[in-house]
Amino acid sequence: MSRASDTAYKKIRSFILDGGARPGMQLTEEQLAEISGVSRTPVRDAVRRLENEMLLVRSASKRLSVADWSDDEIDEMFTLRAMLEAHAAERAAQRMDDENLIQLRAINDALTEAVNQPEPDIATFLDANRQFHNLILHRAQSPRLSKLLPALVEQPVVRRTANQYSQDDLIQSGVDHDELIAAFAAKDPKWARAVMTSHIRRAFHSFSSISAQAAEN
Amino acid sequence: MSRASDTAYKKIRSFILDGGARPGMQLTEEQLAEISGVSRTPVRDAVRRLENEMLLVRSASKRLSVADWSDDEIDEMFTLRAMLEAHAAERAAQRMDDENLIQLRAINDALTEAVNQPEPDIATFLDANRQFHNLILHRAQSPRLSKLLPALVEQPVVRRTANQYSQDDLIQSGVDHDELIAAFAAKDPKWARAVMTSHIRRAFHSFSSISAQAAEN
DNA sequence: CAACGTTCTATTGTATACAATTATGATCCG
DNA sequence: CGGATCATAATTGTATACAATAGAACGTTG
Repeated sequence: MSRASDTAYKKIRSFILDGGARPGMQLTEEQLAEISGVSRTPVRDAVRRLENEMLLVRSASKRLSVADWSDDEIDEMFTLRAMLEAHAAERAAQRMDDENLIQLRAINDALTEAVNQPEPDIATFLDANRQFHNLILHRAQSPRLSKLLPALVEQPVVRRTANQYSQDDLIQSGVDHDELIAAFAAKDPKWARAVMTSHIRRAFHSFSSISAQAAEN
Repeated sequence: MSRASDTAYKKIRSFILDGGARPGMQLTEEQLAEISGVSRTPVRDAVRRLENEMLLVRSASKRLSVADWSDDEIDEMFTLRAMLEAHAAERAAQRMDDENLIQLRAINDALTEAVNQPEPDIATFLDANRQFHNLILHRAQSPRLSKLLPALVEQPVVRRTANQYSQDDLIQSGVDHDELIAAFAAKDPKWARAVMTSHIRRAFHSFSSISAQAAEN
């Protein structure tokens, strides 16, 4: 992507994800242009992309706002994500080579180390987690999956609750990943699919209980 | 959507789908602007949308071309579409009311009538078929599904081969739809899912054999 | 004072000019 | 003749000015 529209995309994205904007909040293109330091033209470009990822939504009157999803919709999102990531894992298991396995192990070692500390390193966890899933998606070698999945991951909710996951949850993620690697090494697509499904659905339920807790306060 | 960018979208889309452009053909924004009779700005907007539907693709050097997918990729597309449409049918089965059932029957009656003629009316078939699937998608009530699925249906290939489907294939579509309606009426999500899966996969194999035939010539 | 209509303002949409980038083709040298 | 290098042309990217549209504020009138 081009320079200005790319920086706009990144700045707006992190503005949303890092809590600069509350869900439901209205935004104007001009505000976003000011935030990203470019003109409205590339901003509109970036906004289109973010609309596709469903981080931004357009009201009936073309006004922009930060996405704000109901519990049911988030439930549905996790279900779809589990379907698609499981499918990606299944395909990846048939296409994974030794080099990829080494990379996956390295990434997950970093992840495991980051969370097995008195004070877990969330940023490193998130980054390693993203790398791990991206590598699998890449090995799935499906342009369409690569297009569809990003619209489901990293909704605002994900980032916003990440530092509320318990250390046990984070450690379990690393364990899930280890089993995924084993399934890939065994070249067993069905195993990979099952582990991935379980992995995402576990994340969903961790997320739900955190949300429920937050709702009580 | 706005006027100019909307007309650009429609014109470019039908330009591609109705055979004005061959798969793989390169296009410039200026050409498209001329075709749609508006300036490049709204064209770029329309192009973004078509990129999301994966009717247009951008090369590494930002140049536009009409999508051209390999057999493997089309296979993968049908697999994903079957997954998502089956999921939509399952959800729809839980949310369908009597009014919707009446509408579905009316749509499918029109479809059936269109194909049960000496010379099947393809245009009417395509339109009724689209309406039928759209209504189900709408009843699934999942914003994300509504966003994801359109990127999978109506790839160039679909439209280009539609008038090559045999009359038996077209008639069978109507029969599949009837069984879907029965599943909806029975409020049986699993049944609906199974029928939809079978429906899409049948379409896939009909498509494959047509393609194979075409490749021989 | 409620409901309606009218102006005014804010916001998004479009066109155009120009900048940056990428492909193309010519030229030179080995 | 093959390949690298540079100039030129084609194409995409960005900024800005203006047009169209939606929203808000205000006043008028029954």
